[in-house]
Amino acid sequence: MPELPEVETIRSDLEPLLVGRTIRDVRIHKPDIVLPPLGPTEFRARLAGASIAAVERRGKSLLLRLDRARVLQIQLRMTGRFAIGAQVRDRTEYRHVAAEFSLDDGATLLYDDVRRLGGFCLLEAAEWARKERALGPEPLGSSFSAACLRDRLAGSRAPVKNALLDQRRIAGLGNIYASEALFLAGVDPRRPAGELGPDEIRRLHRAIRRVLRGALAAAGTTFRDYRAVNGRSGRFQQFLHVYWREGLGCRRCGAVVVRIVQAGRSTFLCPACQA
DNA sequence: CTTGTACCCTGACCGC
DNA sequence: TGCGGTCAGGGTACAA
Repeated sequence: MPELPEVETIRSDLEPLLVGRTIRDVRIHKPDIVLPPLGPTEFRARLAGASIAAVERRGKSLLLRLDRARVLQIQLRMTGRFAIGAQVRDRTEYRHVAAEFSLDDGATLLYDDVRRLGGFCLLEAAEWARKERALGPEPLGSSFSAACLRDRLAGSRAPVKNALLDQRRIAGLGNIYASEALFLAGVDPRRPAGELGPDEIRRLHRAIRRVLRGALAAAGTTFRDYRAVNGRSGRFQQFLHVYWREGLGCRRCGAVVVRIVQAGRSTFLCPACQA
């Protein structure tokens, strides 16, 4: 579910609450959210007593840096969300609690996930480092230049929208921001990724950074399931140009926004602005 | 190597 | 009110 701006919002919400804390216990209510290599029993045993040194993000993954060179990788996928502290008592909002962390300051951290597509993966730091190498660059990082984008898309005959969703090429874009970035860049999502010209690459590079920064400043996009910690909504939905605006007028030129399906997922575009 | 498809899971919504 | 079909900010396994 959440893309880079949403995961980053959750990260910054959690950071002050978790850094320096020790995990007393983890109760797993839905065993299928514990991902290999560990099973739920081993997962719980290894996490008890672990202290949290840092809360990080890489692509769409949330990372808890633990003591003894361990990393807890958390993928929220479509419907994962966190709640902590007093909010936790409102169980009507959290009817699908998959895991419950008790912390040394008495707080309880809930992980709720209706569809249970998300998951927790406890790894040695070295193992995580190896896994992490498969991910593309951070689009808001200093190494992500237009030349970098060009190189990441080079040789791909896939539609540029699909290439942008491929986390091995760039890490953090999802269905909303891929559509939005292509709109801002004035690029047709069906164009083969490797055939974009230098000017299109430049515009797309700027557009990706612009849309992600904007969404970050607005604490993400809530149109359905996404919530930051404790149910907080994002505000970027009011700034979307094409996503979920099928049949409405393009905010820039007035032409009708259309929806197409690429790789089984909706893409929204303005046929006039993205010719 | 790359690309497309099926699948994981539940709930909301729409048309009948 | 119920039922079936479709779709949802994701990612992986597998086939071609």
